[in-house]
Formats: sequence, C-alpha cells, structure tokens
Amino acid sequence: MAKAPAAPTTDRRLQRGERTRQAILSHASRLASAEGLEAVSLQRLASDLGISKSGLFAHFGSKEELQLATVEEAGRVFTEEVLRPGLKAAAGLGRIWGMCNSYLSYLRRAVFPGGCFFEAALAEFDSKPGRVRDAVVERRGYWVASLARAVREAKTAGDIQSEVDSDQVAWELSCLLVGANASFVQDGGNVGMERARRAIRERLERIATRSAARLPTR
Amino acid sequence: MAKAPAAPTTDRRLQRGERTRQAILSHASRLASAEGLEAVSLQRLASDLGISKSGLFAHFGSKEELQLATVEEAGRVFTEEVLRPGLKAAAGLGRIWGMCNSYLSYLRRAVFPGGCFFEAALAEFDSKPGRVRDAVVERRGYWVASLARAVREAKTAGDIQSEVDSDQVAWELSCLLVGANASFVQDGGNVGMERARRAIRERLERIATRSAARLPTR
DNA sequence: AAACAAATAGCACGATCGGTCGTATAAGTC
DNA sequence: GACTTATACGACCGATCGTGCTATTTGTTT
Repeated sequence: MAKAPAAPTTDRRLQRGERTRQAILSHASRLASAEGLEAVSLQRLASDLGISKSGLFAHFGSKEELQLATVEEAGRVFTEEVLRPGLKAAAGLGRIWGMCNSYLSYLRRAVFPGGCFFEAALAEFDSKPGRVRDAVVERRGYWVASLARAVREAKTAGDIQSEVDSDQVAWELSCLLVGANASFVQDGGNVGMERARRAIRERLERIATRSAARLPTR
Repeated sequence: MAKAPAAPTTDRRLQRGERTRQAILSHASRLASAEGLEAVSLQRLASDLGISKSGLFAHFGSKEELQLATVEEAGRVFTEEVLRPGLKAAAGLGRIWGMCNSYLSYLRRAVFPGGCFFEAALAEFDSKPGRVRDAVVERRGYWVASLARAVREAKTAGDIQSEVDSDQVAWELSCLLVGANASFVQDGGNVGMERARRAIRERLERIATRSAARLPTR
C-alpha cells in the first residue's frame, strides 16, 4: 500500500538504470521525430549513446516495448512543453490562443528536431494497427480534445458565440497547427508558422463575442 | 530525331517489360501509401506480383530509382484523379470548390489505400534530404500552387474580394484537406471529410463577393 | 537458321535487422 | 566476509535487406 509515487528509490543500481533508460528514451524520441520510429534501430541507438546493443535491449525486452516507452516519453515532453503552459491563461479565448501559441513555440524551439513527434508517428503508424498506433492515436486525440474543451470553456465564459460547434473549431485549429508543423519541417522557415497564427487569429476573432477581450498582438 | 512520344513501340518484348513495370509501380504506390516507401521491400513487391526479385530489380537498378519512379507514378495518378477533374468547372469560386471536392473524392474512393500518397511520403521523407524528398516536395508544392492559382483566378473573375491573400487562403485550404486525409486514414469514417467540407465552405463564403454564385449544396 | 537483344530468373554476397544467452561487474543485504 | 540482485557486455543466431554477377527464356532481325 505504501508504494511511493515515482519510485524515489535509494538503490544506486536502480538509479543508474533509470538514468540510462531516460537517456535512451530521450534520444529515441528526438531521433524518431525526424527519421521515424521504425528507423530507429537498436544498433543505432546503442552506438549513439555509447552503450551495448544488448544492454540497451535489456531495458525493454522487445522493439515494440521500446517504441511504446518512446511514445510515452514523448507524451511526457508534450504535456510539459505544450499542455501545461497552455493552461496558464484563464479559461476563455485567451487560453485557446495560448494553447495554440504553446504548440507553435514548441515547434519553433525544435523540442523534437523532426517537428512534432506525434504528427510524425501518426503518419507512420496510421495504417498499421497495433499497440504503438493505439498509443499515438490516443495521445493525439487527447490534444485535440483539450483544444475542444478549451473552446467549450470559452463559450461558457462568454468569450465565444453560443452557436459555434466546439469540436468543429478544435478540429480546424488542429489542422492549421499540423500545417504549421509540416511547413516548418519542410523549409525550417517561419512562413507556415505565421500563416497558421494569422489563420487561427482570424478564425477565433470570427467566433468571438463582442464582450470578449481582444487577442494580444503577440 | 523521330523519337515518338510515349514510345509506342511494336516490339512485344518491350511492351511486356512496360506492362510489368507499370504493374510494379502501381502496386508499389498503393503499398507505399499505407506502409511507407521505405517499408516496401523488393522481396515483398516481387512475391506480391509473382516475379523474381532480381527481375524486378533490373527494371530500376537501385531502390532509390524505384522510389523515384513510384513517386512519379503516384503523381500521374494524382494529376488524373484530382488535378484534371478539378479543372472542369470554370475559373472562379466554383473551381476552387471543385478542386477541394476532387481531393476529398480521391480520398473517399481510396485511390491509394493508405490515404493521400503524397502526405504519407512527405511525412516519411521530410527530414531526410535526397532526390526522393525533392520529388515529393515539388509535387506537393505544385498542388498547393494550383490551389493558389485558382484563388487568384477567382479574384480576377470577381468571385473573391480583392483584398484577400491568395497564398494564405490556399495554404489554409491545403491544411484542411490534409486534416481530412488524416482523419480518414485514422478511422475510415467520414467525419473528417464533413468537417473539412464545412470548414472550406465557410472559408470560401467569407471571402466571396456579393456577386459570386452560391456554392452548390452538394 | 543463326545471331542478337531484352526481360526475367537463379544464386550468392555483405550488411544489418531484432533477439537470445552466458557472463562479468557493481551495489545492495545479511 | 558470503550471498543476492540489477546493470551492462560480447558473441552469436536466423531472417531479411539491397545489390551484384551469371544463366535462361523469349522475341526480333537478318
């Protein structure tokens, strides 16, 4: 019953194992965002990190488990870098805008060098069923659902007209954000980013009530 | 000098070769849309088509050439299935709407079983430079440029307000269409399709002039 | 019929893939 | 100290990858 959260063990062996595991997953998620989950081989990972392939393998037991753990790690990062800061603004139009900008910032800062991890993983696994696909789809669904919830909240906060379809708006916003991701990955420039920002601003202003606060210029 | 176009040779050996080459590329492009270009191995292709791996290989000389030819074949199909029918309507709002619907129809009919070939290929190659990437990017750029041109034409036709940014609108439309593709590939349903259609309709109606014809209901 | 050319098949190669196994080493427990 | 436990390693396996090199079949040309 007294199972401590996050297992703050004192055993230095376990600590060491946890550190290498973390290093593996961090590198794997970054690599996978650019080259794809399947393309990240155990050999490649091991030699990049200067450890043995079998030592690395022992941490996961199978390639699929590695991929699953990698998705989970990427989800942790996404929560930290996008979802969490997106909640700083109070519920309303500002929070939606904040979430979108958190995502764009997460792209611009190249948290994952290959763009958004989940867009890459989704495109790779969308047609091949399995646990990895399910995990990716669930995570990505959670993100869109979070956007939809923010829109609903903005509606009850009186920032958004009551007739608008929250899910529809969230879907459109997510489309524009993945468009920004695609543009960014392709040319590394900021044109897609600005296009998305502009489109999102116009979309939000169009459904805002007269009483809603104006969106910040930046 | 008398090199005939499309090489309508009478040599039955060459004809046979061309037929198998076409069969290879057709199967390869369909397969690649679902599983990725890299995942389509020569072995897999050969056994699917009931020919030998070396016989298949001889047609292309390298895997990269195969991939290049596959992209080209997919481009041929895309032109036939999307670009061509999209031009049936006269320049103006109707043509933009027609192009978008051609794309959605191309998705719904599952011309490629894994959704839009180019979205899949782009996601796979966006971070790995090379000739394949260049070919995919060029093709996909041509599609967005065609959308932008249609928007410009609609503007000079008086269907669209003169202040609108054609490239911006085309970018947004392409985002919504790839969103439809992503949704379709994920759940096979039509919700993404309807979302996209609705978003596109609203987007177009918002920039239409008062004199422009109304978009058809279907 | 002989010579030739193109499409296809057979076979083997080196490299790399995910995965297994036995073992050495370091850190904890008694 | 002896004993246990967890990490990491090296060697190796069978399968598959892309790719050459050499027949063999099939159709054309003279």
